[in-house]
Amino acid sequence: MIAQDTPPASPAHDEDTAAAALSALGHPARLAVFRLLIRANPDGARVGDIGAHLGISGATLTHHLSALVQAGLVTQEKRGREIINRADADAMQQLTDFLLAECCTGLGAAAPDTPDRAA
Amino acid sequence: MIAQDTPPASPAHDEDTAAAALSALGHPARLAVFRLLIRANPDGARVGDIGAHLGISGATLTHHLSALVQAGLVTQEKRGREIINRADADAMQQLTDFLLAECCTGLGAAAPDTPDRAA
DNA sequence: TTGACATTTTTAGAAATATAGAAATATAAG
DNA sequence: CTTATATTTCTATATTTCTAAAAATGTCAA
Repeated sequence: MIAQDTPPASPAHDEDTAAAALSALGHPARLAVFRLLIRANPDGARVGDIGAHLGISGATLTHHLSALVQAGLVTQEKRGREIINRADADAMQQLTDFLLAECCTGLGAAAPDTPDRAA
Repeated sequence: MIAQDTPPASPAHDEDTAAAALSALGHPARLAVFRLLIRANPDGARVGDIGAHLGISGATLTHHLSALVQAGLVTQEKRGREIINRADADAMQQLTDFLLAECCTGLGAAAPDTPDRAA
């Protein structure tokens, strides 16, 4: 039934949701799956193809995909007896925006040495 | 000794390194710490202050900070008996770039996709 | 210097959670 | 019914997480 327990809206609304999304990506196999799907956009890829490409067994892959879907980073579309998986680049973008949201507002970033700071 | 086992260079050189960085952020407490430090830039924050703000005990916080440092997302500077922690926004930026690297290159998603779709 | 105090880290261990894959189970197509 | 695709159980193993207690480390005052 194409795992859909949680509103797959955006993974960056609050810290817990963002942490869950990051945790989902924080595993080599899942990160590899996600990046493969990013490259496979917008066509997507079938579960079997992903497994063949990355050398991950079916059951294990289902677990990982389910984690990515629950985190709102991957969407699934059922086509007959196959399932097409697609990376949600938009969700990913929102997540990265969230991470640097209240940051130094720009590019120059902070020089690590602030020569003031009287003890 | 201000945890510095691993070259804190950039956390986005390869997939495993990126996964490690994402995994480091994929925990509510660590994500909260990181975002607090992002807001605290460029001054940074002491371990004790972080703990007081977030209600995390010292020992636990040390573990989390150590994970963030090892992932190259936070730097530490010893000042007397205190340790100033700073988020490395640059590293974070590299990581997010890596995540969407071969993506649809922006917004329109033109897709130079190779139809390698074979059985 | 010595001793009292403040800050952070290390250690050690239990509880909770994640991971991987075999086998069994859906579900769809022919 | 048979095959192809994907998911669910279930189990063993490994990792993560948290906390308390002890240990480092640095500061300050006498």
